[in-house]
Amino acid sequence: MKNYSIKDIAELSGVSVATVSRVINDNGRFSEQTKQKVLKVIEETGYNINYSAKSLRMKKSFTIGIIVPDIQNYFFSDIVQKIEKILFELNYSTIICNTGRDHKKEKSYIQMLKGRDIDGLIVISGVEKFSLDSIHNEKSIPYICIDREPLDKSDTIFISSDHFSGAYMATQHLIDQHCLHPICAFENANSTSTAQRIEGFKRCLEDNSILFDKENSLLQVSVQNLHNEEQLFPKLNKNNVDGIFAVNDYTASHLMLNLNKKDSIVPKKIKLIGFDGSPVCEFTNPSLSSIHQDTEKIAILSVEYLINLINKKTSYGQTKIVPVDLIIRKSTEMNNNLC
Amino acid sequence: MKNYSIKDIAELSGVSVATVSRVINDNGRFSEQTKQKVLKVIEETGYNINYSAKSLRMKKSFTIGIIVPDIQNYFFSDIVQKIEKILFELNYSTIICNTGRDHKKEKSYIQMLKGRDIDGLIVISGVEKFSLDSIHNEKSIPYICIDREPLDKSDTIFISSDHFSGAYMATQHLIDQHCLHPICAFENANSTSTAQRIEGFKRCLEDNSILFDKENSLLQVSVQNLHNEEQLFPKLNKNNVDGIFAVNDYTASHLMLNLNKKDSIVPKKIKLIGFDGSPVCEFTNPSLSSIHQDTEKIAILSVEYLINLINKKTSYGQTKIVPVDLIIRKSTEMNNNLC
DNA sequence: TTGTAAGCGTTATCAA
DNA sequence: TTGATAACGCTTACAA
Repeated sequence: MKNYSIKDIAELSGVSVATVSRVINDNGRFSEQTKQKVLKVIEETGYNINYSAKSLRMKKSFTIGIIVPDIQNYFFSDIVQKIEKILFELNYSTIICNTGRDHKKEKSYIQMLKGRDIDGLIVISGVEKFSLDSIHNEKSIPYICIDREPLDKSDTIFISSDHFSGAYMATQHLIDQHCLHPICAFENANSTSTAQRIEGFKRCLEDNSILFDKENSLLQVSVQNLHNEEQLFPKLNKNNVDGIFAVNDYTASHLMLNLNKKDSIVPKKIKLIGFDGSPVCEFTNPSLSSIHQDTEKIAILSVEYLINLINKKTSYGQTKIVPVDLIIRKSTEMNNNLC
Repeated sequence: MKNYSIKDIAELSGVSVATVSRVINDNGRFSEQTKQKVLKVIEETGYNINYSAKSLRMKKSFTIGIIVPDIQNYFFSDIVQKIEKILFELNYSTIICNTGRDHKKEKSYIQMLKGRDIDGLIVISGVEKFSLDSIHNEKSIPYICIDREPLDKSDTIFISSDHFSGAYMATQHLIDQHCLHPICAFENANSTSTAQRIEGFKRCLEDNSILFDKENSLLQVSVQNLHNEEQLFPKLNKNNVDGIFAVNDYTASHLMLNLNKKDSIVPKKIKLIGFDGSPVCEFTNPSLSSIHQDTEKIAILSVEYLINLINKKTSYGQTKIVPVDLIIRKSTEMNNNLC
C-alpha cells in the first residue's frame, strides 16, 4: 500500500483534485453522485489526509500546544488529560510540552510550536510571568494562561483557581479546629499560585487577629531533604505550632510522613491541611484534609476560551477565577476522641 | 513582525533561498562569509523554520507519537515524561496520545499520526495486541511496543519489564514471610503485562507446592466498588488468606484502605504487596512493599531502538526484557514485634 | 457542478 | 561556492 494523495484519489475516481478536496471538506458544491464515487475510492484506498500540506496551505495546523511544568504532578496531569480529551473531540491534536520547569526548554518548545503553526497555546503554571516573546500584533498565537500570570494581561485570558480563597478557607478551618499558632509551609514561593496561597493564609491570620510575621509564620521546607531534616521539630516547638497549612498536597504529604515518623502527632498535636485534592490525600495516615481544585471546570473553560480566541469570538484581557472546595479529612480532626 | 520565510531571509541577505537552506541545515558547501551574513539576518528577523513545509518536502516530521492508555496513571506518566525528555534532546517533538483505553480513540489517533507523517511511534500498554493496521510493507511507520504485545512480532521491537519474574519475586517474598495461603488480586487480566504477572504468581505457588486453583487463588476486585464491598472479607476468610499479591499498586493501595478500615490487619493478619513502585507506596499505612519497574531503562531503550529502527540501524522482531526489583516495606513485615 | 492552476515554505537536483 | 527551479499535497480563486 502506497501513501495515496488527493491526486491519486482524483484519478481513481475520475474527477479533479479540487472536487476531491471539496468532498473531503464538505465545502463547496458537488453532486451526490460524485460524492459517493469519491468517498468510495477514499474508503477503498485507505486514503489519509496529509496534514503537513494542509497546514502549509491553510496556515492552520489543527494543533494546540500545552506548556506544562511536569506531567508527573497529579494536578497537572489531571488537567492536561482533561484538556486533551476535550480538544480531541473537537478534532484538534495536542502537543504536550513538558518543560521540567526549565526556562530554556520552554523557550525552545515555543519556538518549535510556532514553527508548527499551532493554532493556539495553553500555558499551565510555571515560575515567571509568561510572555510569547513576539511583538504584539496580528501574527501572534492566541493563548490561555492557567495558574500563571501573563506578562501582559491584555494579551491573553487568565484562568485560575481561587488560590487566595482556598488558602483562606484552609487556614480558617485550622483556626476553627482550635489551632492557635498555625503556620504555612512551602518549598518555594516562585509561582503565582503559591504566592496567592500564602497571601490567603496571611490575610486569614490577620482577620482572626493572629500575628503574622515572616520569620515565624512561614516555614520553608525542602521535600527532598525532609527525611533527614533535624531542624524541623525545634522550629515547630519554638513557635508552639499546632496547625500547618501546606501550599500543596505534595509538601503536605511528605511533611506528614516526617511528623508522624516517631509518634503520631498529626492531628493530635498538629493539624495539617494541604492544597490540590490529589489522590494521595486518601492514603496518608491520617487522611489529609485539602483544598480541592476543580480541574474539570478549568479544563472546559480553557478550551472554550481558547477556541473563542482563535475564532475571534471573545476578547482578550479577561480573568476567570474558578472556585475551590474545602475537603475535610482526618488530619485536621479535633481531639474529642482522645483516650 | 511578520512571519519571515526562507525567501525573505534570502532577499535580506542577498543570496538565494538554496543557500539559506544550506546554511540553516549546515549541509552542502558555502563560504564562511555568506554563512555569517545569513546567520545575522536570521538572528535579526527572528526567523522560524516552518515545519509543515519541511515535513511536506522531506516526508519526515521530526515527530514521534506516543500511544498511552492514561497519563493519570503514575507508571505511564513517569515513562512518557522520561521518553519525552530524551526525544526532546534529540530534537524530536512528541505527540502524546492519551487513549483512555478507548479503542476507537486509538484508531483515530493513529490515523491522525499517520497524516502527520510521524517518523516513529511508541505504544505503551493497552488491552489488545497492537497492530498498525497497514499492509506490511516499506511504507509502514517504525514502532516500538512497551508492555504491549504486537500482533506481529516481526513488525516491531517489544520492550517489557520482567512481569513474570517480578510477580514471582513478590509471591516468593510473601511465602518467605510465612504466608501459607497467598492469593493474587487484580481488576482485570486484559493486558499482556497483567496476564504475565498472574502467570508468575501461579508458577511461584507451584514451585512452592502450594495448590493454585482459579477459583480460590485469584481475587477479582473492582476498585471503584471496593469501599462498599461486603463480600471481600468472607472471601478472604473462607480461604484463610494471609497474603495478597496485587498486580499493581493502584489495586494494592485501595485494597489496603479497605482491609484496614476497621482493624489494622495488614500486615498482621494479611501481608500485602503491589507492583509498579509508585510513590503512593510510601504514603500508605503501613507502607506498601512492591515491585519496582525501571522506567528510566525502559525509556532509554525504547528511544534508542526506535531511532535505530528509523535509521534502519537495527532489525525488527527483537524482544527486550527489563529487570525489576523487589522493594520491601512494612506491608509484608513479619509479626515479630507483636505486643 | 466541476476543472485549472497558483501558491503555501521547504529541500534537492542540476547547472553555472 | 552559489542560483534557478521542480516538487511535496493541499486549498481556493477563478474560469468553464
